[in-house]
Amino acid sequence: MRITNQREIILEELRRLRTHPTADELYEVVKRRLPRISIATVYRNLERMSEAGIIHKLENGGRQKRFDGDNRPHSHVFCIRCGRISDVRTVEGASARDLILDSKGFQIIEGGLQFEGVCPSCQDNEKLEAN
Amino acid sequence: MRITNQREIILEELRRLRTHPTADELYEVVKRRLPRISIATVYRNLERMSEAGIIHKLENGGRQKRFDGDNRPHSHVFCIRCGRISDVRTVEGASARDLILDSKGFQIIEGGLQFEGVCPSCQDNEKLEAN
DNA sequence: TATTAAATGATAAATATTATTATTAAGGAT
DNA sequence: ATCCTTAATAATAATATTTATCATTTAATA
Repeated sequence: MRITNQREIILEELRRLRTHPTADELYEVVKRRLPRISIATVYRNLERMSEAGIIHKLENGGRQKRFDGDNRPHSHVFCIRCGRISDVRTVEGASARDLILDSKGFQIIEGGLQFEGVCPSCQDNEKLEAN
Repeated sequence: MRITNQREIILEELRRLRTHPTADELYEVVKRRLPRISIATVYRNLERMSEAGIIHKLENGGRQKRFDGDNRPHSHVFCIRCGRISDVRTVEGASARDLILDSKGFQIIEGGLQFEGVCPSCQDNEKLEAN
């Protein structure tokens, strides 16, 4: 991935913000440094960088996607009312209860595990495509 | 919530399917029994029922939302390629490793905890509105 | 410096979801 | 059983977000 000015500044601003911004929130911030940048560039690069594992894309109850530039292992708590996302630090050896206590004043409604991966049928497709 | 024919059949079909369908997939199935139903009714009722906790709304990497009629405690694994979602049974005393082994042939890329709740500022708003 | 491939900016298009509104249906009151 | 009231529905317009397109620009390097 070529290092462009746009890409660097998008990443810098995303890492600086601790608010898990949406694409358009980040666009507003980046525009102060790059007034001619296009919103499409912001979307495109957030997508590319999250595919590459440089940043993370966060889902949020059907609302706008949010992005996180922090790669240290941690969990999130989602506000079901306003969509805000807050970090939950995952500490070695901490129980789920400990984590919840760390959740910065959120009134927790539910929590659980969630996995991401590649399903068997997509694994098959990828094998076929490789040949 | 009034029990309408549409609502009952949407819930019945969602519970019968084990595929975590999208709103439009479910619409196609329900339409076989109620040919005159509107897609808006399906969306509306899925939303209402998930607010009421009767069913669950699942997010999926910016794709279409999916829905789950199974209320027993369990986790999910999301296919990052095609968007399919599969259940991961959460058994009392099982470790994360055990759960991953139960994930039906998925090649797991990552997993973690996720919480939902109400953030402090929305809690304040709710207190104000109550008065 | 010239070349080439990738990235950008501007905007159109696609997609998913929500809002609107006239009509219909459910459930209780009479 | 019929009427009344309110909520739900169907149809569709509107909105919002995201992605695609394509001519132009830029970065890297030959």
